[in-house]
Amino acid sequence: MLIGCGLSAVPVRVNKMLALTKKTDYALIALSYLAKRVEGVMSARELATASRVPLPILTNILKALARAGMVVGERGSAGGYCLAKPAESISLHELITAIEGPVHFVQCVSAGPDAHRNPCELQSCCSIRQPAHRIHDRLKEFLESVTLAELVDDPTVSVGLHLVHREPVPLRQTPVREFVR
Amino acid sequence: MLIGCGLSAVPVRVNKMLALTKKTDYALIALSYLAKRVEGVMSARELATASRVPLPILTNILKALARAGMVVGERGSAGGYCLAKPAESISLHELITAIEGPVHFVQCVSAGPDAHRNPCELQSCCSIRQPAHRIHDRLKEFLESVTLAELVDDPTVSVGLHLVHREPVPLRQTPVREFVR
DNA sequence: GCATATAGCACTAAATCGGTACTATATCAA
DNA sequence: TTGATATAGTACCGATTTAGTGCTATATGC
Repeated sequence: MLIGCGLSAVPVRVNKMLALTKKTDYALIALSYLAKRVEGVMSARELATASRVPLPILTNILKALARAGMVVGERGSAGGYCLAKPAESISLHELITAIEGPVHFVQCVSAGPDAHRNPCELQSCCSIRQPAHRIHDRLKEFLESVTLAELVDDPTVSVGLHLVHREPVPLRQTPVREFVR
Repeated sequence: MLIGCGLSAVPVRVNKMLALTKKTDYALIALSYLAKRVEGVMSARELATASRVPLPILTNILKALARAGMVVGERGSAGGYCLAKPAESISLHELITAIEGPVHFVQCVSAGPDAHRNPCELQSCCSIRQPAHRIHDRLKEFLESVTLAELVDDPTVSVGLHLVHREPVPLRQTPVREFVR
């Protein structure tokens, strides 16, 4: 979100601050399949047939995930993809950043560690800057608290919609291969 | 998010499940100005000059907010807008729903109270359906927990970026006019 | 009755997204 | 060495969506 910081004379580059689109959706599905795979790699083709995500799109997404360091791709005839780290360490925030771009709630928050040195020009008339920063932090915290492990954690019981509310269930440690490389 | 539910043969209508765009940004700014105005109404023109949001766009946004029941518009030469309810009761979730459309994390969650009667066709192969529902609920909860009051709550002290972390500060009750009508 | 305000459309130009295609490179096996 | 198969990277296009504009109707106050 720009929150009054994008109203200056100079045109702003960032229009979208947070989005969950089909792409992120596909990515989550692919990651969930990789998380369930306890050993070895899974090729994009395998993943596509298993998840029913169109192969060409899936390959693009996997490339992006690899670039972001969330999965590791191995080339060659026996190649494929596997998670680059345990599912507990892969957050929704990381995924959105990789697929959709960096998450902003306020634009002033965005660029690098010295962003506070270069706040928006409209600071004087942007009276909600500070609270917006706090909300941004809360949003980021939330997105970081949602992990892939949580998504793969399948109850397998209680198919009905009674609100079991199994919130405090400790996250199961998914068996993960060694991350050599 | 569709989470595997949009891969059936029939084309899916919903591509975007959550977005924060410039429009929501503008809306938040406008709402914050209205929240600070303790009495009377504020015309779109006034709001535009104060917030420096382009007037034509602002009018569109205010109309949408009025339709959603978040602000009340009064016509006539002395007309204008005011909040339809206390700032504490206006959540980010409500705002996003009004401006961007309904928030989905899973599509199965969406349509009405009997949505559980009509789950996605791919349920059998959509193994992350249940966890996705839980995450959807958490996301909704979070967005509902962020209120306009929080955004207007101006520290006015400590302009620097030291992390005061005034999280547990009780929300100040903004003085609100009577909501006759 | 006139000025001014919101309400509700319908419309356009530009940005974005979903999806495709092509080339380069790495690995394994015959 | 060669061929098959896999990922890596990037450029591209069509369809959708978004930001922004314009017009008409209606309500209010002087």
